[in-house]
Amino acid sequence: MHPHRTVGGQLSNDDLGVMQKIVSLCKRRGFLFQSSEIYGGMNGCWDYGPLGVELKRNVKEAWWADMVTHHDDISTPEGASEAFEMTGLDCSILMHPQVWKCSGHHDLFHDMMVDCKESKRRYRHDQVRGRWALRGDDRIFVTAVCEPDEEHEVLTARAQKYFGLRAKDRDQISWDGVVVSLESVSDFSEVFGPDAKEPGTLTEPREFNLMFKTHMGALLDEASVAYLRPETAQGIFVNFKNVVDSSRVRIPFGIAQIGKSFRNEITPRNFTFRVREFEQMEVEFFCHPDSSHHWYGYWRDRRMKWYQELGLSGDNLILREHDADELSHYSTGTADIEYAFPFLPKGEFGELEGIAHRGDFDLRSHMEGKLNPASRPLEVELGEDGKPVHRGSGKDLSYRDPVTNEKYIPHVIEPSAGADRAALAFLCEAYTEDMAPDENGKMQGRVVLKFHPRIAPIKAAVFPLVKKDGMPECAQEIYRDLKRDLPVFYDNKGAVGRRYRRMDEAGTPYCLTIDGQTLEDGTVTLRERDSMEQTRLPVDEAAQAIREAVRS
RNA sequence: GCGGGUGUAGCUUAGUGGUAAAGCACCAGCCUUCCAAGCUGGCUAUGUGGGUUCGAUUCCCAUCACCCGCUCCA
Repeated sequence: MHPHRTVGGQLSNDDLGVMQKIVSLCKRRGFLFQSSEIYGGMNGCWDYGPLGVELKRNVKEAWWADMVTHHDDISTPEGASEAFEMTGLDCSILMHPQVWKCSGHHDLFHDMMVDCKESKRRYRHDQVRGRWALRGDDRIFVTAVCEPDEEHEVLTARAQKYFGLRAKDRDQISWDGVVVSLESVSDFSEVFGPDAKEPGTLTEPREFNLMFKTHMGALLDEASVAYLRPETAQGIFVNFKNVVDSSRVRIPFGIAQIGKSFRNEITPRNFTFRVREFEQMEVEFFCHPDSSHHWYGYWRDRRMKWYQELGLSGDNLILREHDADELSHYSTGTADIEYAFPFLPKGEFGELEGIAHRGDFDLRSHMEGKLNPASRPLEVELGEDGKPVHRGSGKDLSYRDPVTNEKYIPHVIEPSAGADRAALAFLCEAYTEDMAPDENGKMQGRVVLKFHPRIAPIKAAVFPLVKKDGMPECAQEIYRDLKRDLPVFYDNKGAVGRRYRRMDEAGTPYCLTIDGQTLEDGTVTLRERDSMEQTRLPVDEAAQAIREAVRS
């Protein structure tokens, strides 16, 4: 999950300004607040206000409806080779610690890091490699972080630099032992850092724990350590057998889950884009290995279309296939759906969703023990004692096809979306400044959030044109009726034009205005947010038009 | 984690070692028959904690948060 630099670029003042305006609007209108603000805030945490919670709920509900509840499992969807089932799950955030060992998160997220006090660089402790170099009585552990094939050359150059030798005098350097990890060195004063000018600039290794650690039970000891999940996906994998055994689903099928996840990001940044507590919307789609490539393409295209249909239809949204060198060894394809957030420099995109072909890595890891992702074919990662580094569950997570009787471990396609990032992208895309006439016909600036009606926090507002002659009573009646199945808002304060503008800023797609004529013939004016056009029609038709727009 | 910047009302800004200013927004009322700015009145602020000082929003230190650049981002 990282902004992808396609064209290096600077953030223009314009973009900065737009983002600041969006952040400001979010606070002013109640979309997003800094977490714990009255106590000075909490780094990387944000709260959704009254409008924000509706927006995010709508994003999640649209996703759940489109992926699960509205999914047609009888006919073959467009672009798919056959019909398939979709089902849901809601796992606990706290899971058995072994889950994270076998998933790979434990090893990947527990890095010992060393910092260079001089170059201000930070290195993975185990990735800094070096060799003891000698010249006369002078002995130093020279280090480098580089590709293995250039290791000797780089280390020699570093040793030469340390000893202050010319290139032709390189043969004065002698080596003590082979190239080893920095982990084998205890006295860092004898270490010449990869980018340092003098020895002894590296700090003692410090643990970077990207998973949130907690304790199960009141007793705080090592045996009680548990982790807040860093992703929702593993809950699906460890429940694969439960779902198959309990729901009569047949492969191919998908399991969807929406839920909070936690990562101790080193640098939370960019509003709600990179945060420590976030919400994911993930599908694990299980299929036969022979058709996995087809399903990967299907999900990649389908997920792209989902964002487009909800309003991210322009050039700000891209689908980016990972290059071969970006792929995990076991993956035959990964694509990111990325959005050109205004806080990113021109030409850069931030990830909204990753669609990954994960092969059988996850299910096999939970069966056999953590697989070595670099092995091919995949093999269980073994420690120096020849035993698995992390033992699996030992449970059989393979699938027996009830028709062909074939038994196999399914392959998995994983479309993994960020709910907060999607909400933020919709917010950024919706933010528009245009001009609108005031009561004298003079053009004035207008701020409008052009949300798709489906995700707009408020679907419609109901206004009495003026606060007299029975209009409020009539409007309230209409309001109460609409409120039974639509999130609507009633307002009778001030000039009607001002009320329209307030609703524009909240992204409300429709306003119904009740005037004198309503009392006579039951018609209202329906005012559309983006065009500001007004149509007079019977109240039932107006309500129906709103419902249809919200359903579309 | 490093470096730079910022922090005054809900928002946008002003200003000062000695009573903190304004616009917008908001609230109450009046006026208003379709696109913000008519009238009257009202509410609300120096991120937090120390220090210097008779007195600190201003100067200093620390801390927190946000922004920018590194770093990190399975």
